[in-house]
Amino acid sequence: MSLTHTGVTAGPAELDPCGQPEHPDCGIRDLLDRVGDTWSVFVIVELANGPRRFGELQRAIDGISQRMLTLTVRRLERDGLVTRTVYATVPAQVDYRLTETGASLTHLVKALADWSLAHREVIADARSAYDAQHPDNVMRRGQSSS
Amino acid sequence: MSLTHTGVTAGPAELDPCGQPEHPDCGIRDLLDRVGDTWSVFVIVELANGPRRFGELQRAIDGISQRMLTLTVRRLERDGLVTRTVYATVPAQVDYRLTETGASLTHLVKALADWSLAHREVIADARSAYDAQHPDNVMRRGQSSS
DNA sequence: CTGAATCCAGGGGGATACTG
DNA sequence: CAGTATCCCCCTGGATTCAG
Repeated sequence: MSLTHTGVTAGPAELDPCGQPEHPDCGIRDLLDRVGDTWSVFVIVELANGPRRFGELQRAIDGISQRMLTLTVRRLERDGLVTRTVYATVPAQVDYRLTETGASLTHLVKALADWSLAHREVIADARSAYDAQHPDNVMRRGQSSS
Repeated sequence: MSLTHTGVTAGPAELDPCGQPEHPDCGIRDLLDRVGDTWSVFVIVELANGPRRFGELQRAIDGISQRMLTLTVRRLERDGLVTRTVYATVPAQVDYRLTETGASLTHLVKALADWSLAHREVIADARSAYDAQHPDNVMRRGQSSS
């Protein structure tokens, strides 16, 4: 139980599931990197609905470039989250689908999405409040700052 | 599911902060950004064990720079996940603690950590296998392939 | 002690053009 | 259709310095 926050009392500092770049026994960093990059989650979500071809993925995921779709899908494949199948048809055809491991990730993604939805307003409010109190602050990431 | 993309056709294709323009599931992009950045999760994990002062956080989170700790903590504060309390002591003292919202994120982080742990070997294997089959591939992060 | 400011390298990711 | 190859911008994040 490293992450349960039963009471906010300064304890023996038994946190730290792993973490810090030096701990080799972590692995969470990899997941965070994958889940944190711009497109992986969307690819996973799309594939959660069934196998998809390259073009289907690109059309489904608005805004993704060929390059990024390729890279994203390659990384997912390398991590064993997605399988890539090439059919020797004339106009080359490839489909991608989640592996079991990849599919198990969808639960996490779902949890993340649920959390986002549940807390989105609170967060938006917090941001507005913060921004109001810090008008000269330049923390708006990807947001309009006029 | 809350993450389904639905149509997403045409449109000016202007990228939103969320990556998925004109869609209500945008809130997830924020979470992914936060969870995906290098330090936020570690700060949250540390704070899950109780309030921490700036220096305590920095010492606890190995490798983080002052700058990044400041930025990370500011972002978390802006999102209402962390509260910052300044004590007017002589050698300035500040403590950070999770808000309720922030604390609720702890469960998610725990889930992510659990998943990482549970699948890390499978993933490591998948990577080895992939790298073995693609020796000329440049996906290995932090490595040169020339 | 807690930060802000500045400088700077590396990588992520977009746009575009070309190939099998 | 399914990529690959280039160019290039910008953001992340480290190091260092200055300040309250």
